[in-house]
Amino acid sequence: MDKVDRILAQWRRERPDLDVTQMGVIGRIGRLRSHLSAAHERVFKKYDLSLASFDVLATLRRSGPPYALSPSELIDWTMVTSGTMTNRLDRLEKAGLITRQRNPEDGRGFVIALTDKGFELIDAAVTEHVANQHQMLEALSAEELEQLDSLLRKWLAAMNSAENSEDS
Amino acid sequence: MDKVDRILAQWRRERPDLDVTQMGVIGRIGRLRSHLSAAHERVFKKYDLSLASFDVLATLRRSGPPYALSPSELIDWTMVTSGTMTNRLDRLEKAGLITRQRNPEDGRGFVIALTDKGFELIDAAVTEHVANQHQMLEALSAEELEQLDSLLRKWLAAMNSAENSEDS
DNA sequence: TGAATATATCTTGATGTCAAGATAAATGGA
DNA sequence: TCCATTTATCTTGACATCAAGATATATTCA
Repeated sequence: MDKVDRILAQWRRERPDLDVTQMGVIGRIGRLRSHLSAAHERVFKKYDLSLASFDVLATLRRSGPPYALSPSELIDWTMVTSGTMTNRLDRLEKAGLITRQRNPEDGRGFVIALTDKGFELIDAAVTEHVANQHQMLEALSAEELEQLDSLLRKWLAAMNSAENSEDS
Repeated sequence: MDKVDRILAQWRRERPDLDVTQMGVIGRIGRLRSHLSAAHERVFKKYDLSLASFDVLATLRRSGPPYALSPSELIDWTMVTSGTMTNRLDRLEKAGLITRQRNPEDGRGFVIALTDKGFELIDAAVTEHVANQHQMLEALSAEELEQLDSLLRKWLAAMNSAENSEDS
């Protein structure tokens, strides 16, 4: 009987006309996300990073040499708006972790690249980040992990296609 | 091969020394949460509510008669900081959805109560909210839903106890 | 009783986010 | 060629959130 269960019990008492079966799963996803973010941020802080800045640096790092992408490509990967990305890049540029140069092939665009300092920082941070993620999932066996991944993958695929069919 | 898989593939190419097995599950949790929040907000907007205000009103509503709690109790249920709760209550009070009166039994505290308008609004909103949640999980069978719930519950319990043992 | 401590809530300042609109450059057709 | 449209990015303004500190009241215990 965790907090989510108590919430469901309250709804069943107050609104017996509602079927709150799915609320449990959805509520647990949200609470898990909070815990995961908090745990992630504890590591990020050691490197003077936020989730926002880690997200950008990691995207550049894993894109491979020359560790450079356009703001638009970064927006696609990170799923934030252009205004948010501008703000993130401003901070990272000020911190000396990225450079922002006009794209010589497209006057509208920019090229965002990791500096040496940015590369070293994100490489160290991601190493600890991955170790941290291992710890977070210690409670589940390899089998359970795979089961969970497959269920989440199926659900996510369905949500993605619902989202897309909505646009039309 | 969804976006999360592509991220893992990039890391495996760039940092073959890291084992990113758990990153998939964690990444999918995050992406799912984004989708779920967006879908929730579409319903909330119809009632001129945000996730923040829905959260508070729903907590009051399901607490049962007299639909009144202290700010501290609301903080416990919603897991936000006191500053955030003050801000939420300010808006809800201005909108006429709650009242905020001094607690006659404890001069430091307040009693936050649903107004009639607040009660009617949250009752209508939660009905549609629950129907919306059913739709979001249509892709999974009852069996899969139960499996997923049980895995999430186990993981969440582990994260909760990790959190608590950290305090010491 | 009084002082020290704890509790409840609010205030302040910094971040981070989005939606909508502005600006500038590129592109596609007439 | 040149105008209309599209694309890439930045700007602005409104919120929401947190951490840290302020304030007022309660409680504890010497």
